[in-house]
Amino acid sequence: MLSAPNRLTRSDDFTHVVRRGRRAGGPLLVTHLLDAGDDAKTLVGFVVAKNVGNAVTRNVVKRRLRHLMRERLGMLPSGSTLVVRAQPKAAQCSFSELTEALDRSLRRVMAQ
RNA sequence: UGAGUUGGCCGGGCGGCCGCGUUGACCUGCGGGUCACCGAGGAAGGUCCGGGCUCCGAAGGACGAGGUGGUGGGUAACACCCACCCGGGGUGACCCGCGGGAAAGUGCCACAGAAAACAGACCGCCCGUGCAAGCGGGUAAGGGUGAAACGGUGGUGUAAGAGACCACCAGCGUUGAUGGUGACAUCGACGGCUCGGUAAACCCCACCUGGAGCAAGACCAGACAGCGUGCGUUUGAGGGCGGUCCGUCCGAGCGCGCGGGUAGGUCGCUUGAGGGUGUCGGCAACGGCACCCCUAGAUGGAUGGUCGCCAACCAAUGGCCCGCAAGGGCCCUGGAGACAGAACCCGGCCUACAGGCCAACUCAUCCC
Repeated sequence: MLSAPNRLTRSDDFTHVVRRGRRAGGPLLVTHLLDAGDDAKTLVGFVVAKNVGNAVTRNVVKRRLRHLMRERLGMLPSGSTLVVRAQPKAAQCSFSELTEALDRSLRRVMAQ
């Protein structure tokens, strides 16, 4: 589970990263990455919309993603901000499929 | 043993690795760190009712609007719960009922049918007339339609018939006695002979309801910048958070346009109509008393992620064992494992739910 100081919470920050950052799409996930701002902290946020499922499945997807991102925090350029958006198919896939999709998406968005 | 009815309960367990949130203790370089405890549901859901709590000035009146609808009780309250009554269903346990008023008035009643509400008459029957077709009159017994057709059966009566009259029955109204707190039940007396349904149609009757909601509300910190215009200050603008009017109170600012700023933190926030056990009252819902217990508080939103093992469930092939047989047990393999995530808190209702457990009762069959 991702610890509290590394979570993206403000709504304006979300829209800022999604609009300005680099984007890498996929069938399960879409990632948005914005390079270092003024503050040096690396932040990660998640967007799981209502079309993914009901409250229970949305929470499961969010918890899995938070858990995976905790182990991959060091991979990101320090001070950058990341937003992970879940697509509706992410509700049905297995944990290993989600891991694979996240790694591929992160590699692509950082290579840009 | 089989079929069923009702009520209640559970809704996997253990372990490894890696994590999150509140609270407490300790450490700290004030950023945080370490350890310990605790950490989702029976529906947390839908937001359909009822309350607590908070604010709206004291929460007034009339009309309107909305809700409830057998009786008695329970409760903080209810549209909920319990018991009973009435009507309907079932052999039965038991289940179902939006269960006030249709004789205050208005509206509606598809199709079929002659006719659908107040009287009338398609076929028929009878009388008169006519050669006949038919015409005039009487009648509502018989026919057919429909969910529903102006009481039913038998008789008297008649040209044919009819509550026109009589007996019994059903139903209605008035009334008496008995039982019951009451809804109502049982047994009579009298009356005129009979009156359709629909009030989740308007309506009438009785009772109930002020409004908004924890983004309520309170406090702290912080930011900015005003300009134009209209109305108004006892001749009263604008308010008093659901619609209108009245009454009453506050009242010096208020509305519109352009421009600018902020949406950070603390409290509310979890001890409550709270649970558990025992006992007493009550048919029960529930209540009284005594003792014990403290059990989630997030705010982009914690309560988890992943892997393994074991129970229990299902399926099929194979193997072994028991049995005359129907079948049963064990092992290997595979599969399924539901509905669903607190957000101020309670009491209900409704809806969703893989699978499993328990109790009471009913009917049928067999044995003693």
